[in-house]
Amino acid sequence: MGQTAHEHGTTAVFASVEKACRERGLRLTPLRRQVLELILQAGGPVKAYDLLDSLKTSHHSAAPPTVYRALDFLLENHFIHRLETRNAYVSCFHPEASHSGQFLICEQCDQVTEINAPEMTQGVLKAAAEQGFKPSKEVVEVYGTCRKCIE
Amino acid sequence: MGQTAHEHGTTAVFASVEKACRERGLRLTPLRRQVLELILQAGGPVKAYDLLDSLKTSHHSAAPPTVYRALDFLLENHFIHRLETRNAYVSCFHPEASHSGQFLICEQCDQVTEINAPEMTQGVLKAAAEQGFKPSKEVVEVYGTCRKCIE
DNA sequence: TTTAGACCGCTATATTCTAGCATTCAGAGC
DNA sequence: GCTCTGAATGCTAGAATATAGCGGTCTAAA
Ligand SMILES: [Zn+2]
Ligand SMILES: [Zn+2]
Ligand SMILES: [Zn+2]
Ligand SMILES: [Zn+2]
Repeated sequence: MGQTAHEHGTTAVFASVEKACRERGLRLTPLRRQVLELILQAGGPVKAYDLLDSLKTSHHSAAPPTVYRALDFLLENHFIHRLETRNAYVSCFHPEASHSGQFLICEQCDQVTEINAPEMTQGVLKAAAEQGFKPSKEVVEVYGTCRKCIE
Repeated sequence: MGQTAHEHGTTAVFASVEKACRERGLRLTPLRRQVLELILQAGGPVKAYDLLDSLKTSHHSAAPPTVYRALDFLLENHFIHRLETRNAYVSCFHPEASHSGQFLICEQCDQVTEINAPEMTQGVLKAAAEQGFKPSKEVVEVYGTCRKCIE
């Protein structure tokens, strides 16, 4: 049951993020809010410099640190994920629980789906345990062809 | 059974790569050979620009494309892997078989171990199948603490 | 109201990677 | 051997991604 934040409803995600900020005493400043909005609206992976360009239209003083600091905040608090293989950022569709993201990335249409695959996590844990390795974070990005593009 | 190319013996890896090149009609030119040597000697993840600096000492004309083209060759033919989360390159300890790499990365000592965890791959395949997604390549990089650093 | 820390504006710079074009070289066919 | 072709390399430039650092401003707590 993978889904994108877009399908999940950006308003719902937004509400969830706001709630989390209130509860954890985090400051969802206008800048951070706007960057999150832009990512949600995109409905897919967005590049930092594309965010910067968007920001600039309404925020003349925006510079790289403007965007990267907002992204850092959103990443640290697990409101978005970074796609390591693409240098891109996607919203998290269930920001309540802290987790590493697992992604299916279609090489045909570039659609990205965040999944929650416990078997995969179990496999990671088992393999790590055999090495005496204590995992703290897993990066899983699977490339291939999505259902739509197979048809 | 994780191991680094270093532990596996750089000469053995080298022999294996040379064999593969002969069989597949690939040209392991001096430049490519030297870059592979540098990666093997490093015994861990190496950055492209560190390779470039090393190359420059013996090869005055070396420039970024010099390194990146050699890396591309080694990557395409599965003689090395790229660590996506670190923009770094590591040698593959069994370059005979083509495969996506799976890595355990220690946050304390930066040691990287390539593992081969079928359960993990199975988990990926199962999760992908549920989405109707046909995987072609998986990127798995697990961060945590290695056995040595736990002690 | 003071104050410490978080946040932001701004400039500069670091880091990673690629485009493009000319030259050289290796191997295939003659 | 000679020629041709595609692969490999030399070289310059520049794109894309990310960070350092410093001073000013705002916020929330004491
Ligand atoms: Zn998520
Ligand atoms: Zn697709
Ligand atoms: Zn490998
Ligand atoms: Zn360690």
